[in-house]
Amino acid sequence: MSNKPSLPRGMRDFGPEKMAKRNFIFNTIKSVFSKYGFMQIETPAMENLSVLTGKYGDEGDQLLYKVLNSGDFLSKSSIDDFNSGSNKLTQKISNKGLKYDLTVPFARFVVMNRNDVTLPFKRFQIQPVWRADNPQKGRYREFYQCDADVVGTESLLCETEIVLMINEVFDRLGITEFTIKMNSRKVLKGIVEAIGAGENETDFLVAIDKLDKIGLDKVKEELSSRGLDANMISMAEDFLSIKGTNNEVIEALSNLLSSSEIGMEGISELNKIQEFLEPFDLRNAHIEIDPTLARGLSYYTGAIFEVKINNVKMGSVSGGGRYDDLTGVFGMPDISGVGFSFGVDRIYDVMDELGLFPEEVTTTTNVLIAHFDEESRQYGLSTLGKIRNEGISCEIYPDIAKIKKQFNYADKKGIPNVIVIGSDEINSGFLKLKDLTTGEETKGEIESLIQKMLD
RNA sequence: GUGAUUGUAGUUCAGUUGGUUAGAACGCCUGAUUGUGGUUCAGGAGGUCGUGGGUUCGAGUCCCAUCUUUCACCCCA
Repeated sequence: MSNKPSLPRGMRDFGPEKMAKRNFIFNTIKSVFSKYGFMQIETPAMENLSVLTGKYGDEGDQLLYKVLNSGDFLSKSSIDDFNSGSNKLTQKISNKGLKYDLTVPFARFVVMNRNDVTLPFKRFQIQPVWRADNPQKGRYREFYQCDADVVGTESLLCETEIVLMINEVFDRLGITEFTIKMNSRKVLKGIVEAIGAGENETDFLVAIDKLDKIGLDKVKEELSSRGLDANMISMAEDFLSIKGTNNEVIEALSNLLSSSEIGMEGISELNKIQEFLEPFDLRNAHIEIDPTLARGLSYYTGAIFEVKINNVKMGSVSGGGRYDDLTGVFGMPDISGVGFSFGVDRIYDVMDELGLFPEEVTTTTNVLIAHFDEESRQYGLSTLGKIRNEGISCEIYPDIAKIKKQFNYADKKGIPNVIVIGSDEINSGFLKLKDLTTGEETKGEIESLIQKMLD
């Protein structure tokens, strides 16, 4: 009675090779975060639904994984609850869910630990999050986010540091062709004001965010189908057709937004961030101010970022922005924060596609000890200890097996060295070390073989 | 949530208008080689054709449902 096992939709295993590559990314991100003074925290997989709902918009709420209450969860609900629809019923039978991102749980953490955290608080977090989305390329139902946030300061230096960290991480991963897109919610607000589309703000943002993907004409079509009139659309076109260097873009925006206070504020912030970046040598950073960048998450209020890898069909691999009052809903108002997140799973897919993983990341054991019988295996144990004491990763074949099988194991696992121990070796104390990549054999006492491997 | 698409050996895939016992390559195991892996040669094991129903004398092949894969929309990392 053995059924073939399977995995829920959108969930994945990571074998040894994949984990080695993923750890390469995780370690890189971790070391950069630490270098910039961020401290790691973790929060649980599940949060109360009261913490999660209402923070990601209606769409986001639908993508939340909800967990059924324990025990006889139906006993506390009535047929009336059932009849009033799944929304009402859900509230009765489920009060917790899997986290949807790392930022909201972090806000909850800050509020709950407000007496212990010193502001400004810089933290990073690397954990899986879950979304009941439809899987496709670069989109999974369980995926890892690597978040770094600073809360408790409005300084634009934080935005600057984010750009620096993004730059450094991609640089160290060997990804050179990427673009950091930057905009400000304030600029977007200014644009909405300027064209008088205040009532359709969300419609407007959703439509212009697609400019890259579907082109100007389609965006205009969409704007009109979303209820904007011809006059608004022609004004919107002025904004959508802004092109050029960052300074040119800022200048064009200034001209169009001169009457909007909030718009001008956004522009001066973007300018300041640029100014802060000047002292740094950003060779690979392609920072692009893009007035059409909108981003979905509703809690952003200031600068927003998104990173795309050029020439690869893949959504954004990193994104973030400033939120002025995320902790406000948890009863701790006026704490400004800014943060961003790396999508490790997408970065992995891109690096895999572009062949950017260095060979070394998959290296395993360095030495295998092969033996012929009980006696030589026993002798091999002391050899094993000596080699490990030198910090060299080493394993001994656990079974008494044909020497051929043991070599085969080393070959399959990619172990580059094999030490063979048999009665000759035990008697003479001279062991044989074979380098499987070259086929070369060295004979010597264990100390000299260790020395050779260390060289 | 909407609309397509996919599923056959461990893996990648063949499989004719529905017809006898479902194939290949690679991988795996054993031996040639009793103290040496990768090459070569010989042999071998592996499939309830995603699952459950239906049509038919007969289904891997046709129909329905369901799960899964990939993709687009929506949204997003």
